Amino acid sequence: MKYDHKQIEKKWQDKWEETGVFHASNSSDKPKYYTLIEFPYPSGQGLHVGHPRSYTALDIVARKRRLQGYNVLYPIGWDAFGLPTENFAIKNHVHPAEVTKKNIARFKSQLRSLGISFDWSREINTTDPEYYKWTQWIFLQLFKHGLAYKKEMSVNWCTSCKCVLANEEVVNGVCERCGSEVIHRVKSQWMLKITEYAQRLIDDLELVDYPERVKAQQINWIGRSTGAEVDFSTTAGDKLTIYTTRPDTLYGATYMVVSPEHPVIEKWADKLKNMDEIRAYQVEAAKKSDFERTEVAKEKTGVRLDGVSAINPVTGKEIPIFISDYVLVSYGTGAIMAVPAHDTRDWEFAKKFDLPIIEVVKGGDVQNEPFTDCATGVMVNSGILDGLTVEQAKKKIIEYLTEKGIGHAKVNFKLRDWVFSRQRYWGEPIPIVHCEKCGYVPVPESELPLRLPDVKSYEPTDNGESPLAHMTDWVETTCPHCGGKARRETDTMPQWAGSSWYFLRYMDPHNSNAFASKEALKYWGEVDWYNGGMEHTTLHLLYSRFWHKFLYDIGEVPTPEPYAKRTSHGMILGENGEKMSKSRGNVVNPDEIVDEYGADTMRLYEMFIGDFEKSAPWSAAGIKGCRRFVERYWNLQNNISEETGIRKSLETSFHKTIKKVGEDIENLKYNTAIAALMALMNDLADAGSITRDELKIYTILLNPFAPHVTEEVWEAQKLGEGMVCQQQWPSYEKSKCMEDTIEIAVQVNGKVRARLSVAADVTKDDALAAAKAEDKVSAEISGKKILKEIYVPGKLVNIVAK
RNA sequence: GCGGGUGUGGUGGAAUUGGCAGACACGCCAGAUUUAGGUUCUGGUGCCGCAAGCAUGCAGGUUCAAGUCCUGUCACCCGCACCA
Repeated sequence: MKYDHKQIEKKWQDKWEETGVFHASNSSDKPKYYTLIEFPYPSGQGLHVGHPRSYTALDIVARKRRLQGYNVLYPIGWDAFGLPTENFAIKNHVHPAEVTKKNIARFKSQLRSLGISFDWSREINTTDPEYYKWTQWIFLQLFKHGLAYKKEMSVNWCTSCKCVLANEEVVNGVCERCGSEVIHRVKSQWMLKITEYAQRLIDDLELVDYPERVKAQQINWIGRSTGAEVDFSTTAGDKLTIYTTRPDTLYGATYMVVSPEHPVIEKWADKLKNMDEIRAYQVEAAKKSDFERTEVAKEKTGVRLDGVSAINPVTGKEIPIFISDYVLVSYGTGAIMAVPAHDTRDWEFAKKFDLPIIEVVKGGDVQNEPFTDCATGVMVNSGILDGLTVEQAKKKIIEYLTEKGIGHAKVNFKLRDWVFSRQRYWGEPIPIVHCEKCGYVPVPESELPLRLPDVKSYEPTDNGESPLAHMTDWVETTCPHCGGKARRETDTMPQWAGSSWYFLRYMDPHNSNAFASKEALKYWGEVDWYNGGMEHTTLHLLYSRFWHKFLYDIGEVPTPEPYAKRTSHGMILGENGEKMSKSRGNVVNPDEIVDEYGADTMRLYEMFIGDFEKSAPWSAAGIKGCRRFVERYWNLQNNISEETGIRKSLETSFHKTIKKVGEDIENLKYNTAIAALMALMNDLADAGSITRDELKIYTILLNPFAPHVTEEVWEAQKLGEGMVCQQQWPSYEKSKCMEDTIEIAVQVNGKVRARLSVAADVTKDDALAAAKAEDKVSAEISGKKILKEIYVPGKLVNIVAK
C-alpha cells in the first residue's frame, strides 16, 4: 500500500464538505468555542506560505476542541475591499468586483487543499452589499452618537495612492501599503472619535489574555501621559495655553514655542512685525513630508514671533515666543513652554537662538548639557518650590495654578482620531448626504445598503476627489430630511472598516434583520482564541476593539471586549533568512509544496519549523523530515500486532505523549508536540509493531496536525465508528506518566560522575547508598569529608565532599 | 530616547519550580538493501583529547548545583518617536 497524498487528501476534503462535519451549530448543548484567524485579503498573488502558519495552528486548536466535545466555530471570509484590487482593475480595465471574485475563487481552492476545518457555510465577504449594509449601519450609529464627524484638517496624503491615510497607516513617514512619500494636505475628512475610548482601550487590556508585547505596543501607541495645562498671558492680550508633563519646571521656562500651524499666528497677524518671515517658515514646514519633518538629529529651526511675547506666570518675566516645527500641532495644545535646562530639544533650540538656560533642578551642568534625568532631584531657583523634590513640586505647582485659575492637571494621549474617509472607489460608500440646509444627514437605515454605483473609471484623481464624485446621477440626490437638493458623500470607508466587526457576522452570517441576532451574539459571546499578525496590533486590533466597545455601549453586543485571548505567529522567512518577497526571489509557493508533499506534510512542517511566536526561515530540506514522519505513520499499518490494549512496555510512552501533546497545543508549542509524537513513533519502531488500540490513540493524537492521512488510516484499519474528527480526545493517567525505574545522575561536587538506575520512588538514603557504591563515586569521595548530601527525587543526587 | 524581544552544535530548534545542556528534526559519516542513483533500514555524530577537561554572546556574582537568578557589558531584531 503506497501512500498517495493526492488521492487521500482530495477524498477527505470532499467528504468533510459533503457531511458538513465542521459546521458550527447555533443551538447546541455542547459548550461553545470560537477560534478565529484574521480573514485574508484575497490578493492577486494567491496564498502565501505565511497564511497557513496561523490557519493551521488554530485549526489544530479547533480540531482538538471538537474532539474534546465542544461546539466549535472556526469561520473564514474575505476582507476584500482595498487598493491592490482597485489598482489591478484600473490597469487591466476590469471591474474590481470581477477581480475580487476571481481572487477569492483561487484563495478558496488553495485553502481547501490544506484541509483546514473552516465552517464554509458561514463564509463572508466584506464587499458583498448584504455584508457592507451592516458596516454602513454601524457607521450610522457612530454618527448618531456623535462619534463620527467631518472636519477640515491637515491629513496624511499618500502621493502614490492619491488618498488620505490614518496615522496608523503611516510608517516612518511613508505609506504603510505602498511605501510612497506621505505629505500633509488640508482636507475635509470623516473622522471617528477613537480618542474618546483611549483610556478604556488601555484599562480593559486587563480583561483580556494578550501577549505582553501586544499590550505594551497598544499602550505605547495610545500614549497616555499626565501633566498640566498652563495659561501664559501674552502682550497681545489673550492667553496661550500649553501642555507640559513637567509643571514643576515652570520657573525654568525661558521661552515658548508654538507649532507652525497654530491658530494664534493668524490671530496676531497685525501685531507681528516679521509676518513675511513667519509665513515663509509655515510654507516650508507644510511642504515637508512626515519623513523629513520627523527626521532625528535634524538641526532645530524656528522663527521668533516679533511683536508679541508671553509672561511666565510664576516669575512674571517677559519671555519670547517662537514658531518651530519641532512642536506638533496635533499633540497637547500645539504650544509648549520651553525649559532648556531640562529638555534636550529645548536645550538645542536655546543654544541655537542664544536663549537663557536656567537650572531649576539641582545636579546637572545645564549650561553645557541638558539635565533631563532629574526625576529624583531637588528644586532650585524656583520660588515657592525651592527645596522640594520633583514629585512634591509637581503636586504643589498644580495646586497653586489651580487655585490661581491659570492651570490644572491634565491627561493627554498620543492617539488621534481615526481619519475614516478614502478618496477611492473600492470601499464601502459612506451613507451620508450633504444638504445645504440641514448639513450632514444620514441615509435612512431602511435604504441600506447604499450600493457602490458602477463607474466608467476608477482612476484616483489628483485633486483629491473620489472617483465617485464624477457620478453626477448618483451624487445628486435629495435630502432625506427636508427633501431639498443634496449631494452624497463621495469618499469611501478605509479598508479597516469591514474587518472592525467581521467576527460578529460569523455568528449569524445570513441574518437580514440585524448584523447578528441577539441570541447568536449571546451564545457565542467573545472570540475565545484569536490569532493574527503583530502588524495589526495598532491597526485592525485596536480599531476593532474600539468598534466593539462602542457597540457594547449602545447595547448591541454583550461583552466589552471582542477577543478573550490573542496570540501572534512569527513570520516565515525565505531560505536565506530574509523576508519573503518577489524582488528577493525567495518566495515559496504553497501550491507546489502541497502538490509535491501533500497538505499533511506541509501542515506538520509549518508547525514543526520552530517556536510559533518567532519568525523562522523556510527549509526545503526540513520539510522532507516531516514527509518521512507521515510515511512512517502510514507504514505502521504494515505491522499491526495481534495483542490488544496498550502494551505494558509502551504504557509510559503513551501516557506521557498524550499529556504532552495536549498541553503543548494549549501553549502554542506545536513544534514540541510534534517532536513528542515523533519520539513516540521511535518507541513504536523499537517495539517493532503496534496494536490496534495503540494505533487508535496515536491516530487521534496526530489527527489535528495531519487530518487527511489519519482519517484514511482510521478508515482502512476500521479503527472505530465514524471519522477520526468525531472521536474523543484521549485522556492520560498521571501515575502512568512516570517509569517504574528511572535513571538518575550522581554528582560529586556538582559534577556528574555516574548514572544510576533506581526505582522511581527510591528513598534518599537508598539512593545515596547506591550512589556511594559506584566505583567512580567512592574514588572521588574517599578520604574526604562529606559536607552535604542532596537528593532531588527523580533527577539526581549530589554529594558535596572536601 | 522610550517600550518589547533575541543571543545555545554544521543547521532549524529543545530544556515546568535553578537539578544529567543539545529532546525532535535536518545535515553529515559508516554499514545494509539496490544493476546504479534516489528511497528505505541500522549505527554514529557538541568541541578538544591518551586522559583530564571545555562548552548556552562577553565579564563578574549568588548557590551543593546556573542556559535558567542577580550585577555589569556587547551584538542583533521588532514597535514607537522633536508626543513637550
